[in-house]
Amino acid sequence: MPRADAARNRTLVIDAASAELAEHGLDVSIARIAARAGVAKGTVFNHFASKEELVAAIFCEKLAALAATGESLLSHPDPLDALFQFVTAGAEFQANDRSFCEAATASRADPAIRAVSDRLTGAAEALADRARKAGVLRSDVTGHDVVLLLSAPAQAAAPLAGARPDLWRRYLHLIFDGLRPEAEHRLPVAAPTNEDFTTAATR
Amino acid sequence: MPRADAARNRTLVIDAASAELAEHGLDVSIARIAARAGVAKGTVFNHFASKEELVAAIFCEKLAALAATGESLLSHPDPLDALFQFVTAGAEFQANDRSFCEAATASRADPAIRAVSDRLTGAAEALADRARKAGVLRSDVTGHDVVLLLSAPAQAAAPLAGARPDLWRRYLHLIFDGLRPEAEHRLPVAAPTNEDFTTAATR
DNA sequence: ACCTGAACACCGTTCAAGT
DNA sequence: ACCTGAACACCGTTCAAGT
Repeated sequence: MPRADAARNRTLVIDAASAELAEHGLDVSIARIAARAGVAKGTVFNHFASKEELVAAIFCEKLAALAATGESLLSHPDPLDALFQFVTAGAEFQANDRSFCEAATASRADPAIRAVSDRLTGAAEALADRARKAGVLRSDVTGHDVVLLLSAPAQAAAPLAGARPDLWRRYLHLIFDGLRPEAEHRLPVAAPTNEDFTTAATR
Repeated sequence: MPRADAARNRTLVIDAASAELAEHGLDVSIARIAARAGVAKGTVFNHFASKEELVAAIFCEKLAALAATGESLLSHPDPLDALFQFVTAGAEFQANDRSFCEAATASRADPAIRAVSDRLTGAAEALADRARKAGVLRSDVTGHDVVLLLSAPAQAAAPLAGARPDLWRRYLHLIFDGLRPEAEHRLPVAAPTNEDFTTAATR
């Protein structure tokens, strides 16, 4: 049973860190986060063992929100539009959060992230299946592919993020066009498997 | 006229930094680079005003090599294959260099980088023009688009870089398929212009 | 049980002292 | 003219002292 002020401080730290990470990326200092939260630096480490763990917890929260979006889109009537809305939500998330992309590359070790990541992949797989069966998605693209490609539009548009804040939409469309059945050409490398993620995590 | 040992130290630092950056990304310490080069930490700052400037110089060198590859591919007989070899070279560069992707997002300010970046875009534009006229590239994709998309495959494959070092090729093919004429659908946002890069640099 | 701020080892950067 | 290493302000992290 946590103390009342401890619970309050925890959410204060999470909220402050979430905002600072989105604005300034992974490089924000703990001092800055603590100041924004109105607590001492040491308090942050009382709730999270390291900066990495704090970042992971926030990344996890944001991933869960995206997974929920994907799951709710499964009841959307149009399979193509459902898949497109899902990738739009994912790409937008990354375009608006400077730390999201960086955190996605790192922190594959945390089991909580693995769990929510599996949920996200499950939703993507289901959306991809529906689209494939409706004949609007090429046959060789998997849920893992869709999830991994979510980082691409924001990354491509990143150098111009200041001047053209909506440029990521251009690259999302361009990449999405490559997933259509009429764009299909043989791929030289197999899709990633669950085992690939496991071995990538344990090294 | 630089002193002999100074010229030698400069290349020692550049070579050491180039290798360390490729292996460990932007986070490598100057101490580590200096140790690998066999010089004192202070010597690094004698040749480069800051870590940022050192990174920019190395990024510039690598960009120039890629631009040269693009220019030489202009004499390749097959327009489609020339463009594909160019994007493969660019994507491979990033897949094998942990700092390349990160540096591409930052350091738009350096005028030397602007110059070589223009060269790279010029080569991409010429390759894209040829492919478009040959009817193997969709009509609405520009040289700027091609260059910005070079970061995408390595970024998408990054979480599995340890387990699947060649996965970036899958996403390169997938993205390239979106550039084919038969994949073309209307894009919601205009292509970037030279002015966009200028305004992005000066803020 | 949790908060706090001083302390530690590290980082990028500066600079006086050497040659 | 350039190299060097000690010094500085900062960072993430630890922990004794408080409540």
